[in-house]
Amino acid sequence: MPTSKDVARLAGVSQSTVSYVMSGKRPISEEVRQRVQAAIEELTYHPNAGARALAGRRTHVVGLVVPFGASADPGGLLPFIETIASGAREHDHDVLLVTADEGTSALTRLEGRRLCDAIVLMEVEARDERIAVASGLRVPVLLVGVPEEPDGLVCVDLDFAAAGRLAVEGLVERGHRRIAVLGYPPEAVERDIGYVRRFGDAALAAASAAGVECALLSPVAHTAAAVRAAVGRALETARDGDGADDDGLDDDAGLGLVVASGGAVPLALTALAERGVVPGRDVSVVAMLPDATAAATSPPVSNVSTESRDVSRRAVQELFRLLGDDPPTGGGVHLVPPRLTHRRTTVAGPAGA
Amino acid sequence: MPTSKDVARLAGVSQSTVSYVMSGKRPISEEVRQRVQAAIEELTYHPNAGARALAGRRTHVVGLVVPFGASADPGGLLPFIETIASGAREHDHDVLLVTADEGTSALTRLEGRRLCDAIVLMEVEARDERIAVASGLRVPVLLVGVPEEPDGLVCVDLDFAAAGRLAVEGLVERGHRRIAVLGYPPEAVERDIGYVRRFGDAALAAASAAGVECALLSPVAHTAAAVRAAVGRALETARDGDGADDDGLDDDAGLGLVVASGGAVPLALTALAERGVVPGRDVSVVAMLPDATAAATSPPVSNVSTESRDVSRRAVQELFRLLGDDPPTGGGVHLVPPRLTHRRTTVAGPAGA
DNA sequence: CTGAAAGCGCTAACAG
DNA sequence: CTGTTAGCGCTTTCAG
Repeated sequence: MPTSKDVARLAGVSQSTVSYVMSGKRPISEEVRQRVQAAIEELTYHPNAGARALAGRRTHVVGLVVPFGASADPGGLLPFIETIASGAREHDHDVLLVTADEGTSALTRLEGRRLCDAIVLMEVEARDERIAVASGLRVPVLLVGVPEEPDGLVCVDLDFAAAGRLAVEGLVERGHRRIAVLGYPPEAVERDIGYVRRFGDAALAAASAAGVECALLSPVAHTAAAVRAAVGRALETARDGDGADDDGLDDDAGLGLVVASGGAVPLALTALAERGVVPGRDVSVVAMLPDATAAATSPPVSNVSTESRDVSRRAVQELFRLLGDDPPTGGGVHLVPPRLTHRRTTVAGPAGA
Repeated sequence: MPTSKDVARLAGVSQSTVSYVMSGKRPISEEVRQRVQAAIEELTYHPNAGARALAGRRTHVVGLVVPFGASADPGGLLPFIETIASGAREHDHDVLLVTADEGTSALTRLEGRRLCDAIVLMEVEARDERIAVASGLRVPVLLVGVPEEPDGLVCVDLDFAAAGRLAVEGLVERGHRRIAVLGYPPEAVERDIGYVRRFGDAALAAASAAGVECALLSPVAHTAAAVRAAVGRALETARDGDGADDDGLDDDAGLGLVVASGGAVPLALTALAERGVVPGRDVSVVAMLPDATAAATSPPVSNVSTESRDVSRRAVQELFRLLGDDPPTGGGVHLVPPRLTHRRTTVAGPAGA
């Protein structure tokens, strides 16, 4: 197994020159560079990562703390990890995977053992005991999710407030005057994940700003029974309102249903079907889902995108800004905007328009 | 940031003693051990991973090559990664995640840079160009999946042949004389993943051994149309056979349908429902699915388990045998046995029994 | 533009 | 049972 010394000998240069050729940290004459490169190829030289880390005090590794087992949305995890991993590779870094069940000790271990140059902490909750530890570390930490107290850390997340707003406004535009939001499952609500509140609050605020009624049904477990019950309540609420319509106009496009938790979508569609209610005709349904998933439901459901790839790409970007030359002073919250796409489950437009 | 030298000074011992206390590689008097431990705690000392790797020629890291994007069964990936990660931690190892799209260069890089002590290669295909490279490495490689030429490498996989057999035998026991196997999607077939063939062959062999007819419908894309067509053909095949029943007895329990690819199960159940065919009464359905998933379909589908956790636990076990003291000589194929669980979708038993 | 040399922090002989 | 010492392979001053 060749070392940089072997490369140096073969190229007829010093070991430090080899190092500088690889790092580009000082000017090298074209001729020498070529000789060194040739020697590297010939020996298929790879720098020893341990030695590099020891001498250079950079591991070229990022630690990724993944919420295995406890994830509210396991579907989004894989694309996320994938994107981080390939993003890291583009910057000549590798990814060390750590499971969240190690708790805060994972963080101190990653830092203490100098296992990585930076840490990405996934699925951060509103009040997360790891934040305090994380903000005391010397290695930069990037949070995916926005806690109540970011504590000077950099956060990246989908803009759930914008998502809630977008969903409601999209329905209002299509003429809905009564909106119901099917909330998150009890697990998510109890764990107090930040976006649960942000989504709901923004949806209510948007409705109130538009002067329409909005019922937030939450929590709703991801079981057929719970979703069926919630859908039933939502439909009744909407019907109750009809008679009291004060302008007497028939401008009500029916219930506008927002499904906040992607996992509940198939159940919600089934529940509507059971009652003979047709999305896109009798009611509108807008769900939080990745575009690909939304396009694949039957019928394709209108969705506010939760592209975990968008978020993770942004995370990679911020991550390597943290590892770059100019140190971004304090923390910062970076929210990735969602998009609303109308598919088959929204009605065409205001009846009175 | 304290080093082992600091610990040594504080404990009033030599640096090597600190090292030996941590590794347990030589006897230490109880008194000294205590002093050292105390110093370690007090300083919250963590050994520098790079230095340790450099001096000790063990990184305490295992490389995991994950088939992101191309996985035939994304659902099984996460539990697998999770199990490997926590298994590794139990042995004081960490996991470095590498995406398969790096191809063989990932392997040479992991080895060349001395990034890990062993490599786990997931979702190995029947003829996989990485095998040749892997078997030439100095770091031990564990394959998940069984290639045609294991080339002296250790492999761990679900026993797909046993699974195929189990599914067919389970149906035969319940009285089915006509069996159809809904095969894998074209992607899986084309990529020539080993288990596709092993499952199908074993199913056919078991049927032939039991003297029952068996049609292998493959490939079947995971689209409503393709599955519907395949189900239709399966049902017709079964019906054709009825008239030719040579013993004249009405001992035919109807079609026994094996769904080889878990992803097709909902589509298959829907296709049956469309034709008014009731699983568990008119036909039996046995699918390859994790138990949890099978229990959650409606109705709960009888299944041959594909517990990726079982496989990955076995993988961890073999992995650390490779890293242990006694070097398991050559390669070896380790097959994890599946289990058959009858749920709602199999008929009660032979009509004639 | 290039070399020489001093460590980075740890492990593992070797010596008692 | 414990201490001394020589590297592991690289990066990075300091010289030229």
